[in-house]
Amino acid sequence: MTTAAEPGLRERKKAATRQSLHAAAMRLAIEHGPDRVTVEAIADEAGVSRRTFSNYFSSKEEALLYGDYQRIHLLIEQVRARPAGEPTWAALTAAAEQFYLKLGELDPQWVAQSRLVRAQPSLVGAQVQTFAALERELSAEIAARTGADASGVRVKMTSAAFLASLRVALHIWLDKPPGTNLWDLVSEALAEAGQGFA
Amino acid sequence: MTTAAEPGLRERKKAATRQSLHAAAMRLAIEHGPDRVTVEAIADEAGVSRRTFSNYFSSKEEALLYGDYQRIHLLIEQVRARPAGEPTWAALTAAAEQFYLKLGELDPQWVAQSRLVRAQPSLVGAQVQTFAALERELSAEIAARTGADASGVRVKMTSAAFLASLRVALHIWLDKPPGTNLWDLVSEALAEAGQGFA
DNA sequence: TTCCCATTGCGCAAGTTTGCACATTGAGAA
DNA sequence: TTCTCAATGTGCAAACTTGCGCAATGGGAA
Repeated sequence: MTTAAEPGLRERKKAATRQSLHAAAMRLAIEHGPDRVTVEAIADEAGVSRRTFSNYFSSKEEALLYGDYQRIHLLIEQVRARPAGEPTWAALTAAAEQFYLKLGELDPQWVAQSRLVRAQPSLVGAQVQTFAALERELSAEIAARTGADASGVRVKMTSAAFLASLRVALHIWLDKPPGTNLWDLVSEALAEAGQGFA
Repeated sequence: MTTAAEPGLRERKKAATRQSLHAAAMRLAIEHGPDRVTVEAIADEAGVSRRTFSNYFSSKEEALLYGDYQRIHLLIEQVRARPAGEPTWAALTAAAEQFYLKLGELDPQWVAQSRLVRAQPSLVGAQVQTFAALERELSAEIAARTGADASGVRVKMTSAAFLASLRVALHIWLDKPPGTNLWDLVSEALAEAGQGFA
């Protein structure tokens, strides 16, 4: 099993269904409010059964945050594109900068809408889960870059600190008035972690 | 509303019910295996209705991990006992050391049992939630110590990094053979975060 | 091409969570 | 002491999650 080769019809259909469910969830959340969405409504909107929804996402929260998951996942993959000799933290920071600056160019209206959805209190729990799920993957990526053991304290702490920076910055950002620059906050958080807390 | 004054009968009864539910959950988990426990069984064992269980815990996982929650919560409260002039990270590290060394004196059989329960894969998600819930409280504590804004990047990152250290160390510890010293791992993780990742 | 089987979608049932309405009970006011 | 009210425990119903088994289908072997 290769890590990322040709998609194959099967995989593509699966990805399409997942994406379709996520899109349906966002659409309904924006239209009726994040907590007035039922799994049934999402499944109907996407044209699948309730059971199938649960085959893809374990909750509506997860479906809503799938966009965030994809984005951070993409960021982690971009770490691989950094020069091999670059120190780990520098590579992570550089990838994040490149990533968030590009994010700033998005449609402001979409940002505003997704802000409203993501600021929903019922979603913060799932947010944490999302970031935690990515910690394993980032650890693997860092281990691959450095040749270190992926389950060692150093690698896991680096991974946790990096994702904690993104998470903390995101939560603060969601509390700030619209228009606040997310990258500034991420940058500040990364600087704190880079410098150390002692 | 004082932070921690006299309990009052009402509060004490509530705390007793919560503790009783947690104890019942642990008892059943140890006896029948962590994933063969139903909410109904826990509620019965504790002598309350299923509905009441849900008033205290949002899932059986949460009930099982309530012990961990209490312990870390206690650790956070001990931070308040550190000298006022002590730098934040030093205070956190010292409180953690004092705490985990005392933990080492526990009944080895109990440690072994709770290890088995807590190593359950279905619990890692709830573990993450538990630590996330404590992040707010720790932020408040740190803010109170330093006079800084509890929602600022510096405070929130310190809080996140400290709890991430405990969490990462705990997860690595659960994967290691029994008898491994938890404090060694926590100490190493705290040192990494203290020193910084840049 | 044809066949095989692993994957996927789904219905169903059991278990779990959550909002609502009502009864009970302590803590504080009168 | 007695009264009042907000907090708490409960039953009930609706919504959500999850394991199991079956049918359909696409990818790869023969």
